[in-house]
Amino acid sequence: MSSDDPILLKIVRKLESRARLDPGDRAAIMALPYAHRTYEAPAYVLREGEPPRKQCNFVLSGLAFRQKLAATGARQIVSIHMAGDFLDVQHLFLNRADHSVQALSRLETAEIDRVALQDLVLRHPAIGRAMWVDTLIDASIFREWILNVGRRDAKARVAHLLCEVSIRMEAAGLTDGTGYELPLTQEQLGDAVGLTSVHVNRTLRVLAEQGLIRRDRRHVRFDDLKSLRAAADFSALYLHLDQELPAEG
Amino acid sequence: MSSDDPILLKIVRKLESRARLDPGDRAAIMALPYAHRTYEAPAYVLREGEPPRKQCNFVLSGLAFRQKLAATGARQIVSIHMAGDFLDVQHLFLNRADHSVQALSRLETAEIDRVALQDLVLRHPAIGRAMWVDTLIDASIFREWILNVGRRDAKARVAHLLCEVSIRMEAAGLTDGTGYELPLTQEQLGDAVGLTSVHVNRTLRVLAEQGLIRRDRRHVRFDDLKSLRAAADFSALYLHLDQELPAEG
DNA sequence: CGACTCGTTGAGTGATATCAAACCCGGTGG
DNA sequence: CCACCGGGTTTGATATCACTCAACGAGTCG
Repeated sequence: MSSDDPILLKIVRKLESRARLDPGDRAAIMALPYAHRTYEAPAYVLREGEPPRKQCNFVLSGLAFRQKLAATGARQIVSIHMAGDFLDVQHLFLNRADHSVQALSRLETAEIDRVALQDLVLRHPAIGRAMWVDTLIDASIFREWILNVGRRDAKARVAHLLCEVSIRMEAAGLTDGTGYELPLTQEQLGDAVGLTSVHVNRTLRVLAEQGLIRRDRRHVRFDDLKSLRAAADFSALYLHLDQELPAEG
Repeated sequence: MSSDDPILLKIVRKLESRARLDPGDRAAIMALPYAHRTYEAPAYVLREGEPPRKQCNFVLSGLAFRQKLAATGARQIVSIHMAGDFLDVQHLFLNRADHSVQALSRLETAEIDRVALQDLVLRHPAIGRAMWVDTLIDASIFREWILNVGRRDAKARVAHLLCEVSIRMEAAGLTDGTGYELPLTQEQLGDAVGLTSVHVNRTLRVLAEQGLIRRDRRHVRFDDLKSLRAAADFSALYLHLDQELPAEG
């Protein structure tokens, strides 16, 4: 927690990508107490129905996802998260979790006291603005997923998910640009796009046959993002990447 | 804009249902300049791709909806809004609209300057918290819609939408409790739940045959909300109605 | 080696879409 | 008053996309 703690610096950098901070804001963040925490693969970060935990997680590495269950037992993954995401903002001011959050791979986070984070956000307008932007982008992604699941066919759906994850990882500086590995099982992929794992399998085959992706058992790669985007009906508008430019108001 | 302006009082009451306000907060809201505005039925409040307008709308009466378009031209409605909702918070801190907002029926709003609203939210922690709660509930509803469209069959989907709208209207004090009229065409209903209008029609018939709803041409009513909820796999958890109780942290 | 998870493939089914026509009703204009 | 129109609803016939069920294969871990 020294003034150049690298983990807190990550948080500062993340928020600075969302809004302009002044030295006081930065100092407030750098003064935040936190703990390092690791979750192994299917561990729950938060369970639907529970009250939110006293600690909020900022992802340092690894992947996580949010999910909800239908009465039939069917699962729907509603978002995927990566380094630089705050996992608990969605419940920062709510009394009960409406969905679960789980680690997708080994997940490392910085745990920050919930009340301290609430105070930080409410007391520092610039930090508040940054967190607002982040949350509003999350909401925008939820909306796009409604469209994806509601109105696109299987091929476009899974292509869309591939595009989104890859572009977000790119924007978060998590890829080397040479391609990327999809860390989801086909079942999870299906749960994210509202399809069966069987149908996901067939859909991936079609995408591969059309040269839009390359596959090697567990791994999905692609270099021709442009074609994939076309097949996916993908427009990056909803990710609000332009937000990194200074906002005038 | 006098200190007992009834419209600003509505905003105060709305926010007070989300978080405790002190007299200073209330005064800040009551000092807000605003204009009264009316939109006729299919008018756009905001268009996808545009920068957000300089004014934000607080709904006084009528209904509105958010929608997105797929490349095929298919439309997806991603939420429905009613009196007491802020239509533009979803873009309050973003530079470009990722979806359109349209009036569903005659819509009356109070227009508030965007920057003034941003300031209000960032400078007054309690108001900020209230608005956060509101926005987080919106996000929770988006998530539930992903589940609805992704993992429920036609019958449950439309039943779920009926439940949600009716319960939200009830919670907003907009119904007399004797039932309620669905103000959507079957096509709009389909666009909201990811179905064809034809299939919505057949689904409504099934719901009626099973005694879950009653229909009279344009109007859908039901008195047995309990059975409908069961058919809809509906749990109100995601609406976070408990938020109205004092939150401890 | 056995057990397990994940991926792959085939055959058959089912839910929902598509296409097309009729209908109903409120509104409008002659 | 009637004729017509137009949006929305209803219905039928058919097509198709995605699901289900079931088996098998391939890699992994103990």
